[in-house]
Amino acid sequence: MTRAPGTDHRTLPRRRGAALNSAIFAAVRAEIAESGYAGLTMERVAERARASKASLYRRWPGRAALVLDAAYDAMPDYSSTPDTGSLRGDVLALMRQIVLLLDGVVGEAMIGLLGESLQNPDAAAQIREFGRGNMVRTMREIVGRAVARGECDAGLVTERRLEAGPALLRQRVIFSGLPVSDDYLQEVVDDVVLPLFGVRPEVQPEG
Amino acid sequence: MTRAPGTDHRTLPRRRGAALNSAIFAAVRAEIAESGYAGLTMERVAERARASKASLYRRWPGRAALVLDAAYDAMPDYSSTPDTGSLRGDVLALMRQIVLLLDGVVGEAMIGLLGESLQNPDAAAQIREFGRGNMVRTMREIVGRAVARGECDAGLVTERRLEAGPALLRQRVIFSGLPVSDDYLQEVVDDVVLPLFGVRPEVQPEG
DNA sequence: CCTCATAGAAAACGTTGAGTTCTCTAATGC
DNA sequence: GCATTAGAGAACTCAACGTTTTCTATGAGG
Repeated sequence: MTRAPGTDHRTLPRRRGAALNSAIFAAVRAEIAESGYAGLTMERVAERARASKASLYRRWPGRAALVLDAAYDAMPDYSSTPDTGSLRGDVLALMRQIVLLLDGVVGEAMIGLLGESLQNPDAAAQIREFGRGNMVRTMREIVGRAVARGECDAGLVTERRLEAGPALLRQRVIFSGLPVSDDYLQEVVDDVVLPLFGVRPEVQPEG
Repeated sequence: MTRAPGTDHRTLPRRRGAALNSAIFAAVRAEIAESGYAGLTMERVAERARASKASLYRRWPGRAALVLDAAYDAMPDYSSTPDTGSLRGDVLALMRQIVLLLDGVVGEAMIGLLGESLQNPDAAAQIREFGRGNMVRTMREIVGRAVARGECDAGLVTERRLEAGPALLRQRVIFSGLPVSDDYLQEVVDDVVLPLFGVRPEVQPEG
């Protein structure tokens, strides 16, 4: 805030390139954690990162692109799908991973960006790639394993069925805004996902 | 724009109450049709409606509330569920109704508002009510009729199953941003909705 | 080690739109 | 007819965007 008197800012050490990038990303995430996506401004990011707005705009055309990169930067690799040995266990594990991700700063950023893309069709294309497909792709692997195990019939696997679970989860997050309970996930799996793939929801000792 | 010289604006006729409201709503919809939700500003709405910003702010606290009311004002009553005699026909009819709605100005407004609610959790609650539940409520009626006809078993009707079709449709609209094809709707119905309610998708001559 | 092009920090600026406040007056209720 | 309410238009403040300018640290080439 108040700088020591006599210090000329232009004589301070300066970061460049990757180091500066990281500092900016960290500032973005801190701002989101503190004020949410709506409260994030370029000016405050710059101030927090002790960077100049000019530096921000040299790198990114606007807020959405900046947040997008900052989110990618902090994105864990959730394409790792634990093989629990049953379709039920696998789907639950995947959904829990995603709920966990959405419950943090990255999730807040993703949801804010989705909002952005809904209001501004221009910026939409790039944003929508983010986080799409991933979940369905993983579902495809998981169900593929179930087919290989003989747990379900290959003829039942269609694009819409693979999307059903993810769609219910996303809808819950988007429309309720509340954290998703584990009960909800189990209902989705037992009432929808397993029936769609012809798997009887045999009672299991928690996946 | 340029008014006839000599006309004093304060001597023009004035609208009040409902008449003014309608004019404002019409202006909101015209602006959305012209510039989309993102391009809508209070100033242009006021100008277009030949109203003052003060009048807008006396009625609504902000842009979101205004658009919300304008959308409600133009909202058709899609709770009327045509009874086509089959679950497949009923669900398809409902989905087609909704796709049609979303493809117009009201849809644009709804999507923009959803975007708003994702960025600004404060304004979210009221906005999220809008358009939620309606579709699931109608699904409940439709499936109820199918149960009454003996077309499907009452034991299969759960909340998550009722939500599955709507969730897939919403996800499509939200994440692709493109108009939803009728083929997609049929896939949703035949691959997901009917199987979930234990109805065999007997080939039908178009619902 | 010196020189120079690059890129960064800070600050100032122009612009836009939000939301408020003011004045004057038409509409409306009594 | 008279008083009250509410609207039109304009001026205003404020916040944030995005740009431009000035000065200088950084890092590369010679």
